[in-house]
Amino acid sequence: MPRFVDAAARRREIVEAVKRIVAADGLARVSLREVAAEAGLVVGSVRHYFDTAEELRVHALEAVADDVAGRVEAEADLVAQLCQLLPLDEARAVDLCVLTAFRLAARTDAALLPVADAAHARVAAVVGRSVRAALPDVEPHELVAEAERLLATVEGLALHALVHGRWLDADLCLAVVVAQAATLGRVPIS
Amino acid sequence: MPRFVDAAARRREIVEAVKRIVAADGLARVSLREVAAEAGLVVGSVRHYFDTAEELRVHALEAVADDVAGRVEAEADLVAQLCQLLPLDEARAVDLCVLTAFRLAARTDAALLPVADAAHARVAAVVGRSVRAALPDVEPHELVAEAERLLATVEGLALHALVHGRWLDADLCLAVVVAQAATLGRVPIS
DNA sequence: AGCTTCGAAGCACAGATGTGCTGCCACGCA
DNA sequence: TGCGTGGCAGCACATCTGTGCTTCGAAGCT
Repeated sequence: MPRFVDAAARRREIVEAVKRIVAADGLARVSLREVAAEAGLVVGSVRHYFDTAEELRVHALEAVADDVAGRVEAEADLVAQLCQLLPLDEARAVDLCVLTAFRLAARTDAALLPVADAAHARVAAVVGRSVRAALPDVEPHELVAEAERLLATVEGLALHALVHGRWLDADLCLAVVVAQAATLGRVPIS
Repeated sequence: MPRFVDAAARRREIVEAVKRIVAADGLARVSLREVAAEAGLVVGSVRHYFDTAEELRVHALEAVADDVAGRVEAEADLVAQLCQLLPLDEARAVDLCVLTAFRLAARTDAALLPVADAAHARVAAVVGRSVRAALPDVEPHELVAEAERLLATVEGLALHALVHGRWLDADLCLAVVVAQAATLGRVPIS
């Protein structure tokens, strides 16, 4: 091997550039040229690590999804897990905003969909385990509904905070999540 | 006036073409040429009604947002209002999917943002009134949190149903919304 | 009939994008 | 010392996009 270069680190740098672009200007601006410029490289160099533009997008989604899912899995408390899905600080805001953009794109992009589904499954599994621990005797059907009720609330909150951020500060986010978690098992599922 | 043409109807047809494209292939495919082809017209004709591409996008968002907000405002019952924000049938699925795509795009598109904000405000006002009716004596701060708790849940549900549709059928959506509505006022807001 | 006016259609051009391909250059082994 | 291989840079081309501008056609009023 000739010159020694940490390829994995380079790929991470490029993914970081993608994240900055999505956070600032949206997925539409993620082109090879924009990404290369943001990463301080040229198109040819980016393509040396990601053969096609689609490969770059898929890898970027995998990277953020893994970051977010990892943070959720690292928490033991249910509320703490859910808080990892809220844009309560700058890092989470960027990751969640990128993840949300990619997830919506996955609806119409066959290459992105399995990655988005897998990430969602990881998070849902963690939340499902916490709900099971909180409600040991609940039926499976009700467990799914209760987990979905929590997850949907948190992701709806995140969406609101990202799009209409001025009307939804971190305190309100937290209050809503705590209140929502307190309703666990308080209501029968039809 | 020479030839008689219903300009408003033509604009509606073009917006319908935009909706079909967004629902099928995402916002990225909404270009003048694609929209014209989908509407059975040519670029020049579409531009006769919408001078620029941005104007077309803004008007399409206005139209969908107005449809959805109108449907919510037409319902008297809180649960019925919330159900208008779920993709429980094909028409609502298309509208909500288009609306969600535009709302996320509004985060980084200054022309779209005020329209998205206004639509959100209309829906939030309706839900807020219903929450006020259900909890007449609650404090304003708690009312906002409770309304947001409901709205976030419903929009999170809608997002899940749109992206990961196979894991979330209409019955589960409905069950979650009913259960969520039943938690209104059952928990103190910190 | 003739003219005006609007709806529709179609160029043409500049800019951006993905991708195939070639050139360059430094390093480390022979 | 020579040289080949991996990392990097860039060109070239076809495609797609938005938009300015022109052209055509048909209807209705005078």
